[in-house]
Amino acid sequence: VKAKRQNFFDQVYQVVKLIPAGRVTTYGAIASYLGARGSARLVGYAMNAAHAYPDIPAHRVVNRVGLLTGKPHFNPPCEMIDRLTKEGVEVKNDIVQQFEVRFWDPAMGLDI
DNA sequence: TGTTTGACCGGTC
DNA sequence: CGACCGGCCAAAC
Repeated sequence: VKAKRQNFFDQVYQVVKLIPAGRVTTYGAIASYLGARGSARLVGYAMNAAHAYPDIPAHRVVNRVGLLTGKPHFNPPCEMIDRLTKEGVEVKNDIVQQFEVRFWDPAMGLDI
């Protein structure tokens, strides 16, 4: 808790790792879950650095509208869509379809 | 040490 | 409904 700032990136990574396959969450939701509401940008910033960690499913993190804002940051940009599609998440025009259904709130845990 | 920048969000118009 | 504006906080320069 005290070293929250130091571990902020790790905190984000931990949450992202918890995202179930076939589900997506938002930067804001993660930030809010970490008690840093309004600091969604930091989550995105953390994700940018997350490239060094292969175990982090960054493709399951999108913005609030379900838009794949992080797409250009992927190795081949299509990698993000590819992975999501393989997990059963329908993506069209860089936007997650049925986003409300696919959305997974960290605070909600492993709900259906 | 101060400034700039970002894989964003919420409220307003 | 879509477009716009201000704010948020850490890292990089």
